[in-house]
Amino acid sequence: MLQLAILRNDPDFVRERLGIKNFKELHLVDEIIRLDDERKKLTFQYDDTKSRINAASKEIGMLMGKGQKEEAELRKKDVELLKNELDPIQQKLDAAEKEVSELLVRLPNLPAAAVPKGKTPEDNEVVRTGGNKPTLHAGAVPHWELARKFDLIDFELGNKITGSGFPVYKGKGARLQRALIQYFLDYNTAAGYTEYQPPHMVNEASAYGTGQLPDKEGQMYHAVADNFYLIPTAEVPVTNIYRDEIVKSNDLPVKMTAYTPCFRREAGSYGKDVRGLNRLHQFDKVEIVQIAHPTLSYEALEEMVVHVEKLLQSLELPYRILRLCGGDMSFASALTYDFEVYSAAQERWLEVSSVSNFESFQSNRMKIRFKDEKGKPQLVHTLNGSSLALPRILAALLENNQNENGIVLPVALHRYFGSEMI
RNA sequence: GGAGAGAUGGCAGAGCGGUCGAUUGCGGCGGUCUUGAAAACCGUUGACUGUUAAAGGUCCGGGGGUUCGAAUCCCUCUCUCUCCGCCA
Repeated sequence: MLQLAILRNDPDFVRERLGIKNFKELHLVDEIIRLDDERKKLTFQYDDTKSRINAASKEIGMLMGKGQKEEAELRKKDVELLKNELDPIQQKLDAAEKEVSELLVRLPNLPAAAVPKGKTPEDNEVVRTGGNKPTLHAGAVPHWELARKFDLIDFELGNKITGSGFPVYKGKGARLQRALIQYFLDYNTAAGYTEYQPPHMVNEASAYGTGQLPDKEGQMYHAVADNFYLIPTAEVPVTNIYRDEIVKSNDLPVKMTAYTPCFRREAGSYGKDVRGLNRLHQFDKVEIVQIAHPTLSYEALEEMVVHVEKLLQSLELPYRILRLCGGDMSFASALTYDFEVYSAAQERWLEVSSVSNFESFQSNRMKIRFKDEKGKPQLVHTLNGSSLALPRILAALLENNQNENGIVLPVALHRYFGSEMI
């Protein structure tokens, strides 16, 4: 949620930035300011009336104490009149406050200055590329066929147990999943991230805090009986660890990592693009989250980008880093880098990580703050990124490393997987 | 699932319906003392809103009610704890 003060101070700037994100309802900016003016006016009326009621009540207490009952009764009449005035003011005030916040949560975060203009993924900016695309042998096949051939993943079995998009990993496939998770977590904790195992379901307040609610409930699985949501990413429970907290400034940046399964309903299209591991309803991901001082959050973002990049390099996968354009960014993000690896048999780039700075957009909702030099609470900045999402990494590893004899794993994984080949 | 108890400031823990935003202790911060530190002593220490600054207003788990006046009384929801049952 944007801070109201930013809208009030520079509405032109806000509209200009929202335009970069291709946000259509720019009229909301003026509407919110107008409503907030109204709110302020009502607040003043309310406070003033309340103040007089408080004073009179105190007086009544004193008069009663002195036994001056008749004077007290007179003052009671005054209060009664004031209360009749107060009721309608309070109703209008409540309505105005509600309306302001309802409109305010509909505004997406402002994109940072570095965000390129554009509407579609084609407008994203390639920042860097790395690694080499492999030359595959003549009999090379996509990962879903490799998964069958080496008996690593059973998609049909997942269909039977649950439904499409819920694969069953088995044997070496399951072991490779576990190896990747362990490797990623070790890599992240070595860089100073504290490992967490959070709940895989969250309540409404948590889903609201990171921006999944309102409006995006359709993308999450909902356990209706208890009103819990299955997490779409570890970002949700992990960032919410600090909801309603005032962090000691010495403790910044807070760096956390967590492995969790992720659940996404997102009404899937069908066909080649979503075959195999390309898009799933349940998948595994290791996430990194930082809570940073506002002046240092972009340094933290760059640090996270380099962190993820080195991890991809250690997996010896061809990758590219994209800076997302305004139209392709998520609702809550101010600047996002996407990482894609090249999946050689499918001959396409697959997104494996998304690293974002949310600035104070999430912290404003969650009220995550720190105390500045003057002792005043200020909003922190929150950041997160995948380090890494498993399925597409697995797809690329299988496809890119296949040869006539099997699949050769990168050196970094040997220790974790227990052998060099599948 | 059954029975009971409770929810107050960073933590612990008081609080008769009327100077209670809230006693006190711990912790934190500042100071005195000290070569330095500890101890001791003194002071200070919640958030939101509002304003140039203030005044004022709001907040004692959430919501509602009674009252001139609610942290204190009533209703309701949520959560926590204890005991019993069940159980990985």
